[in-house]
Amino acid sequence: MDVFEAVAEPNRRHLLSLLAERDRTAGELVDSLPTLTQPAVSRHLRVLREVGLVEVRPDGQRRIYALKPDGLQRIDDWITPYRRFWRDHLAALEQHLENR
Amino acid sequence: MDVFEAVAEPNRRHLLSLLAERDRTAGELVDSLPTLTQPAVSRHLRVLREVGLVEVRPDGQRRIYALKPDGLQRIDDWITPYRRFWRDHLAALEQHLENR
DNA sequence: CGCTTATATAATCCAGTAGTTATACATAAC
DNA sequence: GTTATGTATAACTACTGGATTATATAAGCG
Repeated sequence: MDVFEAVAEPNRRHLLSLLAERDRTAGELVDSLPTLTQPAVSRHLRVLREVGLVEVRPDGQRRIYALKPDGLQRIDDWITPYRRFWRDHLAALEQHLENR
Repeated sequence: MDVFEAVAEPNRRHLLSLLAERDRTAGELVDSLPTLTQPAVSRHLRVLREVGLVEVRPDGQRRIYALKPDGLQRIDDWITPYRRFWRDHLAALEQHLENR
């Protein structure tokens, strides 16, 4: 699984947003997704780990998950050339509105 | 299917990159993905259409596909808050290197 | 009008993913 | 040491997505 597939899953995006606020233990994350069972969340975390979006450090019997800084950069790099398209489009639209 | 799932598929990202260069007919796109059959490409194009990443205009019996300017903006909007993370990380790294 | 070309849809198959329950494994606590 | 807690893995199931072949639809062309 690559980083694109990883973030395609809504629950995983939710996990990322929680970790963007602050580091959390696996248990806290499980509690934050009440529609899923503990093993389900654990597997999602494993996926996020494997594609480099999060990292774990042990704290006794807990596992503390943290967002990995540059994990999403691959997606950002990919999107960069396309950004030009909607920027140009927006510029053209403004131009159009100005000239009315 | 949402835009995240749409771009999670490598062949669809390939199609988008081709359309970023210039508009193309369905047939040209089919020829550009020799590992896939014509119906397979057609379905990918349908997906890209349905999530608003491309648009089609008929030209006689041909269909001309074009990148839709703002289709990827939803992904860009999503990634924006995270961008802060690797920017901060990079800044901290530079700081560290300076102070050596 | 047939016949070909361009594209989309239908039917079907297979593989992979996300979910579940059950269980293993470690650390903590008594 | 036994029990409880926190987390991960195993085994299994169900669904979905991407592929294929066959077919439909529609526009060019002789």
